[in-house]
Amino acid sequence: MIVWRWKCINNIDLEDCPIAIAQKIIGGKWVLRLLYHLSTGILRFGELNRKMPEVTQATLTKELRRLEGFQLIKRKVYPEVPPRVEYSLTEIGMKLLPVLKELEIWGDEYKKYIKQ
Amino acid sequence: MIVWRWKCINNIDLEDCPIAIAQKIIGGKWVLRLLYHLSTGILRFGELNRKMPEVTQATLTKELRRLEGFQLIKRKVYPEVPPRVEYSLTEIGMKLLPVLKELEIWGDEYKKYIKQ
DNA sequence: CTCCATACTATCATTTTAGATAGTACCTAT
DNA sequence: ATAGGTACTATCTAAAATGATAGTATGGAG
Repeated sequence: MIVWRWKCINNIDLEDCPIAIAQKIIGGKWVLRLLYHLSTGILRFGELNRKMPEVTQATLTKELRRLEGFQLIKRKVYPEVPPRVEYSLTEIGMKLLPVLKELEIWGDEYKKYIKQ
Repeated sequence: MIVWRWKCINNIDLEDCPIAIAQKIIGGKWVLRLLYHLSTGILRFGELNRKMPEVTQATLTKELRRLEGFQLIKRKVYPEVPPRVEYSLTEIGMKLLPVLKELEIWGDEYKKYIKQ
């Protein structure tokens, strides 16, 4: 049996706890899907929106700005008309992709487990 | 550069998408912390609550039941007085721990990245 | 009889998150 | 002059999540 050793079990300083940080960032309803769409490359706002039609423009904008604030996402504005804005992952954002991949694998296992 | 291949990018069937499933389950505000407290072993309700004093009893109960519903958590009731209820991870719940570990590592990297 | 411990449940209030809808700015093409 | 395309912003509303608080059940100890 594996004994798990964590950085901050029983630690009160949640600001500093890496797991609490991760939860705060990836807890949002759309984050994981946003990340995985962006994992395939740069996308414009409209493209993203079309890939996730259940999100409203307003919500998508807010979520993108939030993740930009956390520096997981880069936002590049082209001063053109009609406007063009491209979104992509930052370096630290990309480092979440392996975790996302594992989550996907787990999700798949979970599905099988539940179905029997 | 790694090309990421996912099960359901551009797939509309979100019910079936492992990432959408994962997001739904671990999206809750307390999930990750709950899991990692339980990763160290069986805990009683009160013990858990003492480890996470910012959660109210009501919320903790609801969250535990939700995760029990998803079968990540086992709930064992002892017919004693005063009551005793023990919580632990199920098999499929434990399979999330490696992912949690990676998230922790990422969180740590993130902290460093942000600080400079 | 009263109090204690434990793990709740029930209500109501508040906060957070997301959705619906409409409007804006700007240059280009017709 | 007008319409079109894009990425917004601004309000308002609705829904979901969480918090605060009080109450319940039970049997044993004193």
